Amino acid sequence: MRIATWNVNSVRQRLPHLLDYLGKAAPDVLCLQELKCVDDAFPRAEIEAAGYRSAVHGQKGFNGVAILTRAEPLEVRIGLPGDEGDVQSRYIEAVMAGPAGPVRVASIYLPNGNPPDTDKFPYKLGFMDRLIRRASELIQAEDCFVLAGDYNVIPEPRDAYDAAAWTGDALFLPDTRRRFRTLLNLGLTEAVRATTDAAGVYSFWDYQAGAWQKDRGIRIDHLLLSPRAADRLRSAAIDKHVRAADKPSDHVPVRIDLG
DNA sequence: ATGGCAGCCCGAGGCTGA
Repeated sequence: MRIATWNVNSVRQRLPHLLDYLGKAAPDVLCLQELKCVDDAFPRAEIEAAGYRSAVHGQKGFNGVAILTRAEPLEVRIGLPGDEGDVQSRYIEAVMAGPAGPVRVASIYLPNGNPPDTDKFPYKLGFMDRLIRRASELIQAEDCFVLAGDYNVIPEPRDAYDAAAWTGDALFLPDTRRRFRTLLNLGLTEAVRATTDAAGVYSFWDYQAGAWQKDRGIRIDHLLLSPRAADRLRSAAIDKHVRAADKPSDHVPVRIDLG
């Protein structure tokens, strides 16, 4: 089973790239973030013509997450437990049938949290606390699951071109990274780091300052695997070439293959 | 040279993102 995650930075702007990716990478499950549209504006028909169903949690103008699947999900769940009253669309889960039993997949758009001296930062940390609780529940239930998405977390210095430049940024502050480690310490495996120790492996390059041309990126899109999913991990890859397209997203897809 | 972008909104520049 191939599972990918991609922050598309507007699904309507990125529709040609998205359809191209579905055709070429042929994921069984594709988690999307930053749809930037309401459910009714989601290009469901075009995606269906490409052979995929869409579970969508949209929002006007900002945020928005979806899970595209070849097969019909056994179950879809919108929102993180505990975020009732939160108007931001940042979390959706789908449970897929698989040869080795069901796999639960979450598409996550974790808040950016900048500037850190505003209420945006505690909102980010609160979201992470709810995500930790959800992951903990699923671990205890011994689910096979993958938490995929734009975490807006630079886990370690080697995950940034210039880590010093990120000191004090919500993506790299100790409170943020501590919670990311708490998540891992539940027993989750970060897929890319399970397959390479290399520095300079990025999933995001800013539109500004020629960041792409200079390969000044950061790695903030992650797939976290439960123990049962990690046992089945065959490979992980970042589709860096996607960033070189015309009018690209500032993020590229990250994908895994489970046996 | 230390800045350089790209979406959204219901229509222009302000907000947001990372």
